[in-house]
Amino acid sequence: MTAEAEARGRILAVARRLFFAHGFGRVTMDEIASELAMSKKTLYRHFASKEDLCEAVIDAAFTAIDAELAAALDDVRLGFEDKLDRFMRIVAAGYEEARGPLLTDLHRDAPSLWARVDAWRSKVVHTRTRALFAAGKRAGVFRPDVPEDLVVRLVIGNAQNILRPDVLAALGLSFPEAFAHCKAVLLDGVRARPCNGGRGAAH
Amino acid sequence: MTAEAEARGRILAVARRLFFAHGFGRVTMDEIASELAMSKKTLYRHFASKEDLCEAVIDAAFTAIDAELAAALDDVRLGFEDKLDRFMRIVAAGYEEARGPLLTDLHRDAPSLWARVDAWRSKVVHTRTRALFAAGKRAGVFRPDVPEDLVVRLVIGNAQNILRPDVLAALGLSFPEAFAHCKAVLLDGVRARPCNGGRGAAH
DNA sequence: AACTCAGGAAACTTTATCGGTTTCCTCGGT
DNA sequence: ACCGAGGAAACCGATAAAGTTTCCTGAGTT
Repeated sequence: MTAEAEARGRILAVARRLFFAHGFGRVTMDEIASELAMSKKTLYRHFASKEDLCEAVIDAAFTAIDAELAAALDDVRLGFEDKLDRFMRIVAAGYEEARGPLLTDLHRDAPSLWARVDAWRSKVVHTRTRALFAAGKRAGVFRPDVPEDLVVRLVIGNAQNILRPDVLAALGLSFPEAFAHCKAVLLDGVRARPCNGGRGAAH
Repeated sequence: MTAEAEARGRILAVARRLFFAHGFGRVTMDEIASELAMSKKTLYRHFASKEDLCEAVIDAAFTAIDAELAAALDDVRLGFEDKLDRFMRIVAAGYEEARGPLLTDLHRDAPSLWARVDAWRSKVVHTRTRALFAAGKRAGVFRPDVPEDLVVRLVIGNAQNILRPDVLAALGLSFPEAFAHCKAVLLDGVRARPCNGGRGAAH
């Protein structure tokens, strides 16, 4: 790896963290440069503009998510429930990419970048998760009366909204505990089962 | 009602819509005054500052939501499922209050207002929804192994993320259809039931 | 008619912000 | 010594917006 590629990689990592946490307009190039202990001049030698930097961040992030989801989907050793498990984990880990301040900001400040994220989301996260549920339906594992697209949004929304450090802290749950609960409710709902022995234990 | 109270009410209504849709920092007093066909001078005669206006908006909004949730919770003619139904509808209608650009903005630009919203959310939405689930658990209607606080977040998150005009349009579903699906998944999950005739119909 | 007050439109004041550019300087390599 | 990379920070230009004030009009009252 060349020095330039290494520097570029560091820039992307810092920019990714800041943009996804705080949005596009709220993160200054001064701030990014400062955190990298780098002058703005150098930063601009790697990326021609703030938008160029953000675009590179978006592309890198979603390319990685796509690879992870594809690997899970194609893993023949996994059943549907395990695949769902993997999907939720991937989405929870990448939650900041699919929601949050960056999208809100881009919608206003850089519409073309917003469109880019939206396209990636649609192409990667929704499409692969939908494929999982469609296959599960055909295999008779998932109920046939609920549209896949809606379930996709439930999966993604629940993973994002709950499997986050701040929410886990508020709930007083560990990640594995919360994860198990989310999955249980997603698979079997909140209705009590009078004949279901597997759920008798008091929480 | 006096002319002042009437004007004040109009201001609150417009400010509420704009703040909740676009956030605090992105909505200017010029914009609010313009939409009201009012001069900024007059606007400032009713509210001393932008923050004062936003604070009044927040308080009015959550007071209304609280009243609605309390009415649903205390309605002895409703069973748990109907109460859940009502809660989801109230939350979906008020989704912009509980999430969205306003919160993100306030966290940064007006921390004391952010804390105010957070306190209201905790006090009103979470507390009443949690009471519903706790009662449902005691009555044996809801499963005992999932913490109420987590379910509360699932209910609220699902209502907010899906029961919105843009998402409904993308899904090609009407509000009643999407609502029914969300409720079905929340109550009974996505797992197929081999012996459940009530779900045999293809979507 | 003259005066007063309310209130709209818009100019004004003040302050702050930030993307992108340039200057000054130091250090390492040749 | 010279050159180039790069950090710190000043600079430039443009923009934005909260809050204040001016100019003007219309309605009501005396």
